[in-house]
Amino acid sequence: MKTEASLFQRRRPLTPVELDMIPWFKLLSGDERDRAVADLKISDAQPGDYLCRTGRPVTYWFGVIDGLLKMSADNAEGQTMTFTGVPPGGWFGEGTALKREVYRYNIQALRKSLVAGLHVDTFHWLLDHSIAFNRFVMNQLNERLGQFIAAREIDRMTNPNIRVARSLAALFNPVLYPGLGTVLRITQQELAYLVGLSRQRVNEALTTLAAHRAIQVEYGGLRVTDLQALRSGYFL
DNA sequence: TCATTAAATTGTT
DNA sequence: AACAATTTAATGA
Repeated sequence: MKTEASLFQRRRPLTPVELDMIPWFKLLSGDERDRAVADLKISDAQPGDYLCRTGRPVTYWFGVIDGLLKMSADNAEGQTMTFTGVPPGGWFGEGTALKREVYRYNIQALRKSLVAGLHVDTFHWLLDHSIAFNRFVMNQLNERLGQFIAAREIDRMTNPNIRVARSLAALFNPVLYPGLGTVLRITQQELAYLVGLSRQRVNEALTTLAAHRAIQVEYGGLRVTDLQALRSGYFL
């Protein structure tokens, strides 16, 4: 199994299309971009691969170019709690990278994904040189805090329909995942892993949500038509 | 480019 | 957990 240490041994330059998937890149000035591009590494992650584990030291700030990751932590009772999924355009680990601490959660690939990494040193260099980058990271931290709180609520909910709805709404957070439009490529199996329900139950929930015109289910993905309804879930 | 086949995903029991 | 139906991806002419 791949771990963080081996993840970026094979590096290659990012294509312009891939750079386009990095929301903070366009905020940088010319020389800052050069520095970022020089350090950015990219790698494939297979389903089940861990990008980082609780307790490991931080060496990279991670971002998803393509694919889907799961962020989770093991609580005291030994049970796994899923915080959120990380769709393309999502970056994470800034909290721990800032303090140069160890990871407080696990990040696992739900499907074959393309992951980018920025070394912590470069991360700090950007913080020291770019106001826009600072603003981005600050926003990121703030939104993530909101997500963690929301994740606790979601975890306590018993109604599966609402769990699925809220989890989906979290995935469509426009601040954390700006690259994401109205369509999300996620199979019902992947969503099931994410929310911790059976695929059947997720399928049923999606059908219900679709009946209320909050989403449209498509083959291998879905389209959000009413994000507000998903968040509130008043109709369930 | 099209037709055929394999693989993945969905909907249902 | 298992099934059939459907959709997509891959293959090769």
